[in-house]
Amino acid sequence: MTLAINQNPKPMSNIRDVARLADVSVATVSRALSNPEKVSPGSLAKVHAAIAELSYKPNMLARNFRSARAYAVLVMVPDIANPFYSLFIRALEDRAQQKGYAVLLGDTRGTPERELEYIRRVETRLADGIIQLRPSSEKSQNIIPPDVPCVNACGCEFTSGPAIRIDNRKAAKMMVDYLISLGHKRIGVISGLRDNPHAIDRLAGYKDALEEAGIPFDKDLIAEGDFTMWSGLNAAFQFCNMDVKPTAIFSMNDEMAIGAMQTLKSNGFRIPEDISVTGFDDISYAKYSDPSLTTISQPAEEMGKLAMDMLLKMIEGEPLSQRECVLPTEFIIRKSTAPVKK
Amino acid sequence: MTLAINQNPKPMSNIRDVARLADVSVATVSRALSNPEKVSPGSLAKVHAAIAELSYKPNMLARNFRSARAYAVLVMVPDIANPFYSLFIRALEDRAQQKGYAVLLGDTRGTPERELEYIRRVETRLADGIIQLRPSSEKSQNIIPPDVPCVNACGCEFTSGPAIRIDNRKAAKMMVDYLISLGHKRIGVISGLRDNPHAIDRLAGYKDALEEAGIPFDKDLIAEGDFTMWSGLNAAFQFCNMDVKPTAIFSMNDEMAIGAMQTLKSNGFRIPEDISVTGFDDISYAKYSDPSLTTISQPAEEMGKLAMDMLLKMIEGEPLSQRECVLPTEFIIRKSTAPVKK
DNA sequence: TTGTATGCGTTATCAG
DNA sequence: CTGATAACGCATACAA
Repeated sequence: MTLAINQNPKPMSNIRDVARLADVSVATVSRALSNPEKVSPGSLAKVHAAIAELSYKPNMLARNFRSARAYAVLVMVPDIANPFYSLFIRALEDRAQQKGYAVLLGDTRGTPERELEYIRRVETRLADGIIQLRPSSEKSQNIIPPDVPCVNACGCEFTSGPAIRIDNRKAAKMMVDYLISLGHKRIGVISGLRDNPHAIDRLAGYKDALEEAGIPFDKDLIAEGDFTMWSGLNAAFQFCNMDVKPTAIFSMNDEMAIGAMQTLKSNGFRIPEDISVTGFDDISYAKYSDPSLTTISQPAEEMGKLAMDMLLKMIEGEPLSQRECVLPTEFIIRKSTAPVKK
Repeated sequence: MTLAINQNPKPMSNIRDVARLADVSVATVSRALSNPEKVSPGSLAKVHAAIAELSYKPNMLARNFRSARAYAVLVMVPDIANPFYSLFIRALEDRAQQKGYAVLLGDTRGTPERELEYIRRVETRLADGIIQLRPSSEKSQNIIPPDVPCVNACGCEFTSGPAIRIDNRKAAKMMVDYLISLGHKRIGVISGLRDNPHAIDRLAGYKDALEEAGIPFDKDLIAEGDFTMWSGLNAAFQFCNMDVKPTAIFSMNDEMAIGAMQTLKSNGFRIPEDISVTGFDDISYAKYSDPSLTTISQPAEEMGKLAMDMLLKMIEGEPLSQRECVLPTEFIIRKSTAPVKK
C-alpha cells in the first residue's frame, strides 16, 4: 500500500466521460447544457447525475474556440485609479457578468500605443468588442478598426460611432448659469487639456452661458489642467495672482476643484464667502471635501449599463434601436458656492 | 461593375492560408511565430511577407484551447470603486500585460456568492489563476479550491496560502506610538468591521502600543465602521458625545478618517488643535483633505507587481522562493496631527 | 428526441 | 530545418 500524496490529482473529465457514464451521446450532453429544453427529462437527469458524479466542469476554452466567441468584452480606460472611471467600470462589469460575458481590463495610461496593444486583443479574438471610456473626437476615434464592435461609454458631441453620453455642453452651461444667477460675472475656468473632448464641450457651455448673460469672454480666465488634483492645485495659483480676481471658479471636474480649493484656502481665500468653486462628476469625495462641492452628477451606473447592453447587441448581431443615447445629469448644490460679495 | 459596399468584408485568413501563400507548411508558420529561432531566415521572410499580405491575425482562442491555457488572470476585488484597490489593480494589470496575460475583473461586491461565480471561471479554464484582494483569514480563505493557483495581494497575519502583505500590526503600532509621543493618552479608534482581518491586525497594533506605554485599554474608545467615508462620519459622533473626549483618533483607513473629520469639524472641533486624526493607506485624497492627513502609505505598486509575479510563477509551475512576502510601509506626517493641548 | 460524424485553428510529435 | 498529421473538447448539421 503506497501513500497517496495527491488524492485524485485531477479527474479532468471531459464531455465524453460524461456521455459514457450517462449512457448517452456527447451531442446529448452538449445539448443538455446549452439547450436543455431540447432534451428528454430522462436523459437530462442521467446527464446531470453523471456531471455531479464526475464533478465535470465544461472547458470554456473549447466552447469559446468552437463557437468563435470569447464571451469577453474589453474595457479600455485611461486610468483605472481615477474614481470617475471606477464607477463606470463597476457598472459595466456588473452588467457583463449578468449577461455571461467577462470583462477584460485595459488600462491605457492614456497612450495610443497601449490602446493598440489592447485593440489587438479583439483582433486576435480574445475579446468580442470594446467599451471605450476615453472621450474621443473624430480624429482619435478611428484608431479602432471599423470592423470591431465598440461603444463609447462617456462620449462627447463629436464622438463618432455608437455612444452613451451626457450633454456636457448643456450641463456646463447650467452650472455657469447658476453662478451668474448668484451675481458672479468674473468666472474663472479650470479646464482639462485644451484638446480633450470633454474640455471642449464644457468650455462651449461656459461660453454659451456668458454670451447669454452678455458677459464678454476673457481668455485670461481660462487655466489649463489635466483633470488631476495636482493640476487643479497649480492652476488655481493663476487666479490668486491676478489683479482683478475672479469671484467664482468653474472647474471641469471635481478633482481639480478639490486641488484648487487647497490652493485658494492656503492663500487666504474663504470658500464660498470670498470665492465660489464648482466641480463636475460628483465623485464620492465631492460630498466630503471642505467645503462640500457644488457639482454635476453623471448617471454613471445607468450609462455603464446602457453602454454594455448596446455593445452586446452589436456583438450578437441584433439591430440597434439608436446609435447614440444622451442621458440627463443632476445638478447638485452644496456648500462651495454662494452669492457674490457686495 | 457592381458597387462594393463592403470592401473586403473579412478575409479571416488562418494559418493554412499563410502557409499556402508562403509556400511552406503550417508547422513552419506556427514555429515562425512562436520559435522564430528554429526556422531558416529564408522561410521566416516568406512567412512574414505572407502574414503582412493577408494581414493575418492568429486566432488566440485556438491557441489557448490547444495549449490549455487562458493566459488570463482573475482579479477578485471587493469593490473596484474603492481607491485603495484601484491602485493595486492598476499595478496588477500593468504587470500582467507585460507578461502576456490578460486581467479578468471580478468585482465581488463583498459577497461570497459572487466570489463563487468568479472562482468558477478558473474551474472552467477561462482564467489560469486568481489574485485575491479581499483580506482573508483561515476560515474565509478556503472558499477557493486548493488546486486553483491563488495569491492574496493584500493579506494579513492570518492569511493562509501565498500572499503579499504589509505588517499591519506593526504599522498600526507605529502610528499609535507616534500619537502617544505627542502626548495623547486617550486615543479613539475607528475600526473596520470587527471580523475584518485588517481591522483585527491593526487593532492588535493599537493595543500593543497602549500596553507598551502603560495606557489601559478602554473598549468604549473603539467605534466600528466599515471602511467607507460614510461610516467614518457616523462613527465620529460616538466621540463627540463622550464625557471625556479622546484627544486623538486612529482611523483604520483614510476614507473613514476623512468622513470623521467632517463630523468633528462641524461639531466645533479644530483639527489638529483640539483633536488629532490619523488615517491608513495614503489614498490620493489624503494629501488634499483639510487638514491633510497623517497616514501610513502602503507600497501598492510594488505589492501588485510582486503578487502578479508570484501567481504567474505558480501558474507556470516554477518553484516559489517564498510563499509570503512582507513589505515595508511608509509613515507620512501631515497636518492632521499635533501635540496634545495642555 | 437522439446519435454519428465532421471540423473549428492551432501546436506538437515524429519522421524525413 | 521542414512537412505531414494527430490530437485538443466541444457544437452542430444531418441522418435516423
